Amino acid sequence: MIKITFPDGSVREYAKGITPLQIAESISSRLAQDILAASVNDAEWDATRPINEDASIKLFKWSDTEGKHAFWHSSAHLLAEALQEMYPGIQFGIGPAIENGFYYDVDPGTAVIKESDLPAIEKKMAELAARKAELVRQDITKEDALKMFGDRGETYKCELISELQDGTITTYTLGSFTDLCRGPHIPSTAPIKAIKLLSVAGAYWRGDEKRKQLTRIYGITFPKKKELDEHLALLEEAKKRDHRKLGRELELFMFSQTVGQGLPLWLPRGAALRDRLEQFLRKIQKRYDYQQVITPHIGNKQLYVTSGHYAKYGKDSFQPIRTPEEGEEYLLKPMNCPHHCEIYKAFPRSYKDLPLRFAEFGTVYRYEQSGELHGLTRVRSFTQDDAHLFVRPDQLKDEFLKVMDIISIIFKALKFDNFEAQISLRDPNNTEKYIGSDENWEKAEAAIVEACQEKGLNAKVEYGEAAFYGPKLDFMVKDAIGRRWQLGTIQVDYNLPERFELEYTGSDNQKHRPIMIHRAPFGSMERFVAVLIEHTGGKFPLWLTPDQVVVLPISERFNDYAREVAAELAANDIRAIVDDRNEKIGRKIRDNELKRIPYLLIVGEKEQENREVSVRKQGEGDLGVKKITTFAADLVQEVEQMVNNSVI
RNA sequence: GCCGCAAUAGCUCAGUUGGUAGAGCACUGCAUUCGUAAUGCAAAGGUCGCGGGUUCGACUCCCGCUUUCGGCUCCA
Repeated sequence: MIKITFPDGSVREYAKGITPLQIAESISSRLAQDILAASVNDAEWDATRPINEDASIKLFKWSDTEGKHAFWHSSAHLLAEALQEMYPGIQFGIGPAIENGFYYDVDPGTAVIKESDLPAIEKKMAELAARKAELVRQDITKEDALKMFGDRGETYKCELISELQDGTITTYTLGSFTDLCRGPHIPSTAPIKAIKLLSVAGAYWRGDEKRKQLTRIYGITFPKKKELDEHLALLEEAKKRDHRKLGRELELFMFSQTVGQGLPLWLPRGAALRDRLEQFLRKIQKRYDYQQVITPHIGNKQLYVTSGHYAKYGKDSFQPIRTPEEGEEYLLKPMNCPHHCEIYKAFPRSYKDLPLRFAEFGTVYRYEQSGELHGLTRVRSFTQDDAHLFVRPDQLKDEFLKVMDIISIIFKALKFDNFEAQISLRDPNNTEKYIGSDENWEKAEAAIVEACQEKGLNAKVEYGEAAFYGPKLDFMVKDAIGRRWQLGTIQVDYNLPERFELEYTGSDNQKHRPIMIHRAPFGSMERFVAVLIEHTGGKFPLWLTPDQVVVLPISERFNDYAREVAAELAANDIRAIVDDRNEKIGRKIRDNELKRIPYLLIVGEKEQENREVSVRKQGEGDLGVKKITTFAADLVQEVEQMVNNSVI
């Protein structure tokens, strides 16, 4: 007998060799039906795999992440089985479960799998799933595995096997398809009832662009058709919040083929919104003793040779601008830091001057790969809400904490609650690719980790993700369909102060090297606005939105009064427009609701007589009548409250 | 940059084995002067992304390019 401990701490005895599924049956047959996978002593475990020693177990259902994971992983095998039947000779790479669904990377040889082929593959999968075949686990020696996959000509699998430790290799067989796999899997394909293959894409083998590009097929499956339908409906809803679509509809920004790829043009409404975001940050930065600077959009090539960026990125950037002068070359600036370093250098600096904080909304130009461009989130010209802080080593942590405060103020003000924080540190096994002394790196990394702890920030630590010049803390926010984008960033830099030979005179009257912190709470104005659009669905906070109020005259007879109202609101710094089209009031309401204007003021005979407006709030309907002056005062107060609550 | 999809009026999209294009909305004009999510009528609007080829004839088939979209790689 063996002792099985359950998550609630209770212990029961079972015969040796019992499976999690049998344990579930011993509790209730209903539970047994729902079990997809398990963990045994925190190791992932098939529901049908025997347990031979005392263990603590967890049982996973569809409602558990681990359950979904096994379900989708098995679905990937089902996809592979279908592909194997439909495309003889197809080779398989890897096929894992992902956050929402699964994919399989395959090499179909000379065949091409297109999006239009997906329905047929789905059909085949459904057919195979209906056989309710079991997924059978088997231990296999390295030698046998190499022979088995080698005989089938599976070069990708053989490459994977050759890197595995003998004795740890397992395969799973589903119908006619046997795959190298660690598991765990669901007991059989029986619960896979709803299947949708979403897209095909290219993906380099092992993520290496120098190796062959395989065909990646993305899909998702569910135990119930209803859940699939709901998932697809959710994706449809998300598409409506796509910033590229809303950017056009709300007249915020555009692109022009003639201007060039990835070069956004901000329309009046978008520019106004962006400007308000900038003013908002300027105000905060002023409180934190930042000083605004302004630097040109180009810089002498030598500047970037000094910074080291030319050597690293020169070839893949916009190429130098030549002048009539022989040998003279300028680069569009890909970042603002070198310019700010020169400002630092312009005067002798004392330890009493530090920290120095130079801020600039600096537009930079980077030649991003064409395939990587994406709406406003990945562009070739963008404006960083940049600042460079020059600090003494003893000020590093404190200054880091202050930057975190600024980011926190902004995220709170714009209700970005679901951000993820990531600390990027050196790859401990490959320290030579980083610049700077071990001692400095260790200090800086420790400072970031401690700062996060002090702030109670739950940050994920990623090794090997640091920039070559220093560790960093990034804030990531998801877009409408779950893609992660880096917004705020704080980076410690020992490299540039070194390269630019920045100095300050210490209290000991000796020269010392300052540490530099790069930081951008928004990240870039472009990306931030993009994510903001997707988060709000275009319903921006009242203080930020382009048009706060639209006045809707009932008929043309009241156009003059409507304009008077708008003028009075404008006198109170309220952004109001008039919809004086010759349309019925119902039509005007509909159109302006769709434009997401927060307040609609309807004016007709009654309102004109009493100097009133009939107030309607976006999405909430009629709020009744108010005096113009009252409405204006209320709105001004609403905006002030928003700003005061967030900027303290 | 790579793999795959795509590109038709300002926008969203039809266009059925190749016979030189159509709708709704928007825009414009006229009528209407209206009370809380779409008033009616009319007119106008397209080098079917660009370039080449096949063909008597190409929006449609083929090739190249540009751009977009889904991914991959990259992201100072």
